[in-house]
Amino acid sequence: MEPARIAEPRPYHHGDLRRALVEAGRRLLEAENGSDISLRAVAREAGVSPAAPYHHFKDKSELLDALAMEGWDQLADQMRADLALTDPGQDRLVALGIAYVRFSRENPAIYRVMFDCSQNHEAMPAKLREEGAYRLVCDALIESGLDPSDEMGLELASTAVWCAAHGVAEMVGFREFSPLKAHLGGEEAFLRALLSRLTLFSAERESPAG
Amino acid sequence: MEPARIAEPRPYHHGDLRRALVEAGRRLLEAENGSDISLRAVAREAGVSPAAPYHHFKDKSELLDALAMEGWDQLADQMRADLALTDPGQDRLVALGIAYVRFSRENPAIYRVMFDCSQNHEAMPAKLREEGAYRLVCDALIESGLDPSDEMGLELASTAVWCAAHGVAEMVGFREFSPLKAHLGGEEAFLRALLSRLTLFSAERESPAG
DNA sequence: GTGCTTATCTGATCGTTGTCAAGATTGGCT
DNA sequence: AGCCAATCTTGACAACGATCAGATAAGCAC
Repeated sequence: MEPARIAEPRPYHHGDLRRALVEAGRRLLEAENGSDISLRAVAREAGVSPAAPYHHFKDKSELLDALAMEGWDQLADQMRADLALTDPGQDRLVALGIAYVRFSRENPAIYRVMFDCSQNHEAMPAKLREEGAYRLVCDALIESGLDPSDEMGLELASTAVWCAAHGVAEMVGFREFSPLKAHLGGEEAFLRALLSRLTLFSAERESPAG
Repeated sequence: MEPARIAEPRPYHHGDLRRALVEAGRRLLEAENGSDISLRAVAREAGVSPAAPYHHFKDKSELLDALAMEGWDQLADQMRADLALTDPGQDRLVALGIAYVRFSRENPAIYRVMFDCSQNHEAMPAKLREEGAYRLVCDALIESGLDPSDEMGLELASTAVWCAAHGVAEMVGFREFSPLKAHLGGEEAFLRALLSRLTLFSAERESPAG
């Protein structure tokens, strides 16, 4: 009920409103559960008039795009960090999947923004493809034995892995699987069982449909 | 710009407005691409005032629930039909997956409503579980060699399959995979390759994490 | 410093949405 | 016939995304 958070009376010109809006958006996304963030609420949170964001973003969806980009960065960071903690013997692909799903569970709202955003733009952001989570998956696939020169094989495998991770993220994020989880020994084991079942790739497997 | 579709001037009391609203909603979902159907638009399409739906549905989301239920029925029907056309030698699990993904591509808006709806209600609708698509998947898993008495194994496997199908549905529904599709010989082969990679279940496989 | 240009922010406004309360209309029961 | 409860309409409210004219300030020429 308080009028947002305008502690110090800003000067008329906000130093870097674009940045402030993105941060306000992130704050709201973390607070809300529904991910249906309102542009006006973001402006309010940043202590600025409802029309101000339109000088930094063409659209509401452009603000969401910016938030999504931050999300992809954060996801890649977390995946890298989790990968660094993985024992050499363990399946690195599964570790990546777990990190992915965990991110989606801990940041459900921003995850949905990320995915919805990538639905609007038909192509995957180049950055994501070259140095983001996608690249990590490809590397792990090569490490697990896939032929690095077989572009199509890699593309198919990475797509499959990504589909699996996204499917698990969306299905597990909300559904009740209590008995199954208990039987497997908890959340982590549940995810591990799911993901290892879904990422059984053998390099010598033929890919074209038969 | 025409005032909806009120061909014959309805009597004040609409015979079965609830049914009419659901059908209007379906019509709009098929026409729109975004699935962000508006309750007012549904009422308009049904030729009725914006507040009329509130006598049949508590909420907008309750109308969407009804639409989702219809969607689940339609999906199960299509999966059954596709299964009937599958050769005995072919992988029935993959056939089900293809039917699932195809449904999501041909009815993207209603598919999203179905999934969003099931996100709100934590539990899977009992009907879906007992006689719907979920049951078909379980049957196919048993047919492919899973132990029918191993409830947890079945639950895990069916969950994995569902995750895979949903992941493929959402990833493939919009993204550009042209070179990969061309290399594999078209859309159907692409889906088949993806799904058969993701549904490699062997009955003798241990399920707990290790 | 003064004056001009340009980027930024405000305020008001439009059309739309979900939702509700109050009143009109009607089918069914007595 | 007369009433009741269900149904539909009207009118309203707050909140939303978006746009526009105008206020404000920063940067730069001189």
